[in-house]
Amino acid sequence: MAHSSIDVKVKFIRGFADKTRLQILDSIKKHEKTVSQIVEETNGSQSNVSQHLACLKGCGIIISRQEGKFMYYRLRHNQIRGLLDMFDDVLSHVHDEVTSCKRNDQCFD
Amino acid sequence: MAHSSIDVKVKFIRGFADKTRLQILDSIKKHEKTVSQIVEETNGSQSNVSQHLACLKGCGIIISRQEGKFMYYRLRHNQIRGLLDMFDDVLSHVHDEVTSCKRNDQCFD
DNA sequence: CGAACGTATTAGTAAATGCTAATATTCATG
DNA sequence: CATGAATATTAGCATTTACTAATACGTTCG
Repeated sequence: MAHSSIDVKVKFIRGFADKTRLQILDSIKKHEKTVSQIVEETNGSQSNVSQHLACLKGCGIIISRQEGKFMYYRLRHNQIRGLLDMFDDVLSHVHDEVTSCKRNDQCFD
Repeated sequence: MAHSSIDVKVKFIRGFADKTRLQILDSIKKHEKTVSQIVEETNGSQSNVSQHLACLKGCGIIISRQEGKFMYYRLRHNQIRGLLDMFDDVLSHVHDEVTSCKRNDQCFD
């Protein structure tokens, strides 16, 4: 409901905060793919992938285009690619710290 | 348990995917703060802020240093600041799209 | 048209997440 | 060493989230 700037930011970032969605993004990072291609590459279920695609789209991370009965999905623009690259970049510096989180509740271990 | 590269990535990104945590990060973005300062600035509860700080720390996003009975928290390094800036940057291009997400289930509306 | 294919949506459920309230810990100081 | 201040931890609960299975929708083509 409330769409303050920070709420939008949270929503946007959450788009990336899921394993399946990251796999999807990885799959379409280089070039657009159809749903079935993504399903195959990520070894996911059609339904699940479709839902995550809708989510990513709603978060402004990807866009789609229809061609006959196929739907092609791709990153919304190059900045998104840049963001994905930056994640990897920063992670290469923090990896160990993230891995060795002590608390086993909270903190999504 | 499993700490494959992508799991670590998800965990790391989730660190940013929460309103309270983003507020905390914003609060300490410029310089380190004590827990009570953060609590005050974010209008959160002590317990809640403390838990989120632990989460952020476990995600490798912030670090802490003790000084007497105070705990100072700050961003782990400048790359994190860069990432935060990049979020804002990309968002300025996608804001409308994110705001107008059609689906009201899933997709964290 | 109707069957087949590709995709989207819905409902239901189990698990993860974030919050509050209460309690514990740690340090400084009288 | 007892008290208070700053922070951390725990337990319990309500909500959110991601998944599966089933079903609906839209397009192509015989």
